[in-house]
Amino acid sequence: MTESKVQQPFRVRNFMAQEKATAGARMSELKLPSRSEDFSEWYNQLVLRAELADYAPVRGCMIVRPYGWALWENIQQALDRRFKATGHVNAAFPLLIPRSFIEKEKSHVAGFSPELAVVTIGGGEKLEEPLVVRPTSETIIGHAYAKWIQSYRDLPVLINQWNSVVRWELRTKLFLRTLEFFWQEGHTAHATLEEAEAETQQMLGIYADFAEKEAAIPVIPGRKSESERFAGADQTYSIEAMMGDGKALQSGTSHNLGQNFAKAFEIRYLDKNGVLQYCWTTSWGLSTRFIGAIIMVHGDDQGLILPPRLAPFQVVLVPIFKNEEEKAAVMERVGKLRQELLAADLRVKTDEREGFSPGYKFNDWEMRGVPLRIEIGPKDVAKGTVVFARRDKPGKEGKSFVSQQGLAVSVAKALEEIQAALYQRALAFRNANTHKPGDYAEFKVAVEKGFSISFWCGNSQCEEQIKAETKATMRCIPLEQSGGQGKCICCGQPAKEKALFGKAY
RNA sequence: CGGGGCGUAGCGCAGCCUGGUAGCGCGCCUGCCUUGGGCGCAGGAAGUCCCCGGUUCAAAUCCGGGCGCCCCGACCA
Repeated sequence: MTESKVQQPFRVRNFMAQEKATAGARMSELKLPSRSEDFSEWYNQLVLRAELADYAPVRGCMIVRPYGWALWENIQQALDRRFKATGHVNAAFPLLIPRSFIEKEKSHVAGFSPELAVVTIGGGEKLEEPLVVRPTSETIIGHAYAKWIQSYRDLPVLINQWNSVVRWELRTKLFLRTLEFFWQEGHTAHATLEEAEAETQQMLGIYADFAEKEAAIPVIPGRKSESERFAGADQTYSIEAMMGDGKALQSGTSHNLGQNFAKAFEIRYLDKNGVLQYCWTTSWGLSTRFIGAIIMVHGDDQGLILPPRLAPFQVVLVPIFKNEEEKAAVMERVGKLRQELLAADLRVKTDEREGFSPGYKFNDWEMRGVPLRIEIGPKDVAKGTVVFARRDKPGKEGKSFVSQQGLAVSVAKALEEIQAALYQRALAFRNANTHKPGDYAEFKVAVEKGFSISFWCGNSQCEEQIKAETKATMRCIPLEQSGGQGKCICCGQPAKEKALFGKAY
């Protein structure tokens, strides 16, 4: 058996190896590169060291480790709740799609064919018709909807599926862009354009609500330009978030597919007047890329910082003791407090590992982003207190003595404060790095390290020019407009809408 | 696809120029000792030196070919 060479799970740079000889150098190896010094490397090492994910033997593929998957499960629950509350149901459609399906919708095939993985052999035999590994499921679902929908009474159809898809990307990065990624894709069919448009916007709103309330990430919902539109959509909407380096990340999308797929797959219904009509369809998705957003929005130089509402562990209990006698007393108290917290539906982890110093554990859980750490030593047992250490406030500033009385209430309160503080910090950062340039020169400065909001004439030539000259792209036309009229930031022609520009992942 | 870098223990690397016993740090295992911000000591396990071929008495090292990974660019949800 030949062992395939895998990318290095732990790449500590050469320049660090040089410091190794000196006494203090070991610390620098344990630390992440700082965000300001090398944001990209900070991200790579954080993902590995927080044990969210690891590289797979195939280029561009990712192993989601249990801690990362637990985070994803919490994301799934928060979204699934919202989908169900708006009348959607889950189902599962196949991984393999006949290649001819992809080819039925003109712009869909044009958009996706360069990045398809195709199966040509099955059971040792060359296949009559190659099968593509789904890059998204509009086609195979469209085929099913054509069979299921006959009458206006069958509408709307509101189905979602949780799955993974494959797109053969050239340049990959853990969570942000991998060959295979996990997501949910919702697919709906409606009787009218208006209903389809309402659905598209409703789901965009759900993504925005999820991002802000659960992940503490402020987002800008908006409409995509023609060039950034999904292959096969009449209209694409997205939520855009600002990462810690000032770049934009599209964090969820919602598409109004018009009648494009309905016509390609003959999805039709008989209306009340007995007239055969094509359906109006939508699709919307949010992927594990969102985990990348959480990392890049909230993380600091110590590691990950998870929003309490999504964190796999909201609280970690770290016992501290010197000898067996102290250990017995401390562990007994830790066990009791743990039960109290569990009874209050808090997600709690007790770090019982032997042979690791408390200091090591502090750093370890900070790397993993647990929002609240509770330290309990012999002094606390004696005094009836514990030490809270808030992850969002490093060092002594985030530490406080808290009574063991009513601990579950104090913890819940602290978690809410952390959740709110993370959102406020992210919002303040985005505001500080979002500018409203008065001319093109100011625009260029603004998109160097953040967002620009300015009038845009709607002409794709300006979009192209801006991209060529600044590397910034139009992220979206925000739904929320201040109104009025102005001049295009690029060409100076009259413009009615303001657009969001920034460098993007 | 173009340019650059790299493949040696689980990880980070040295050794290669000048061919001859495969090494260091971290991690891992055992024991002792420690524990309120990344403890310490002692012992131990662990290698297809990416693959194939060539040169040579002898190849991690020299030569030829292949494969893979990373970074930058191009392309792109």
